[in-house]
Amino acid sequence: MKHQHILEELRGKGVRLTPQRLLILNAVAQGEGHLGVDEVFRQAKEAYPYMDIATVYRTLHLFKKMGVVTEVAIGDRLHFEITDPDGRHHHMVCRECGGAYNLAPDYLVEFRETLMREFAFEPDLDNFTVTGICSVCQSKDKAKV
Amino acid sequence: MKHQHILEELRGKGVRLTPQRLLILNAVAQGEGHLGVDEVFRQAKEAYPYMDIATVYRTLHLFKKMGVVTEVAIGDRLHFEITDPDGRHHHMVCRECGGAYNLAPDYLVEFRETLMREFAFEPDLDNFTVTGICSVCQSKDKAKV
DNA sequence: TTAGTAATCGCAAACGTTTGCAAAAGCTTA
DNA sequence: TAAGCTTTTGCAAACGTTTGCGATTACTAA
Repeated sequence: MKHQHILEELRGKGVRLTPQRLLILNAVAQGEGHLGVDEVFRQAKEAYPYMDIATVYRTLHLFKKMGVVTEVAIGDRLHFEITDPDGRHHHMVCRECGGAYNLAPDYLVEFRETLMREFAFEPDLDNFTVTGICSVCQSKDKAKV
Repeated sequence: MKHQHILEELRGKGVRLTPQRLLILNAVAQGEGHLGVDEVFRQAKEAYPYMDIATVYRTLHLFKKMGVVTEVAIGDRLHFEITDPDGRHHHMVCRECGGAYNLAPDYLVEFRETLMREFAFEPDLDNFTVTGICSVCQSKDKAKV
């Protein structure tokens, strides 16, 4: 496990490191990109059969609050990924195929500045998702017509 | 009821106008801005006690697909409002107080163009919501420190 | 190493939302 | 107006997620 620094960080913040939490962290870290809660649950339960889904949700929300993990809403299900260490990124989620693409933060800087300037509204850009139609599904849709 | 044109539109699209649907439309139209599903349900049930919550959800989704109504996610509950007839607007939702502010579409034009140009990603900007902290709650937070 | 305390767990029940199904109602045609 | 077809309804059960609670566990300090 190469997330030693995450564990240190959590311990430093007074978070208790239970076996369940370690398993859940591992499951998220193992996955490429974001994992659905059910995936995390499945993997963690494989290693420890008493694992409860409520523990998975509570732990993921805790990790999110600690900044260790980032939440991505895909469709209307929650997904989680290890927080991007070198600069956060955002997501574009295709409403047709459910695919999620990363979006570099630069693309939002301007939008954020506008909202701040015009409305004094500070947008949450740690957890930003636009839904839409990705280029692949656009071509498919055209082909159908 | 001054939504005669909406009814015509729905009938024209082959949507059956049942008493339940009329009640639900009325409830949404009555409200100032967006209403929670529970509010719509409560109002509709008052007029017709057999009203079922499933019917409310199904009808609101139907109206949404027909463009009559717009969905706004406040926190993690669904809200609905009559679709803005003169140009759509978007929403900024405060994660602290739950307040929702309207956002004119102009503010998103540029963002949309960028996504199209760079990624050929067509964002859904009919139903766009940014969460964040509104100016009122920002001042409150500052006062606390 | 153990005892004490606070946080965490597993379970069960609840939340808001969606779905399957048989009964009822809306629209069409004759 | 009545018959027939299709859509919609109400109910009940299921979904994914959250919460309350008593039992268990991680950490702290002696």
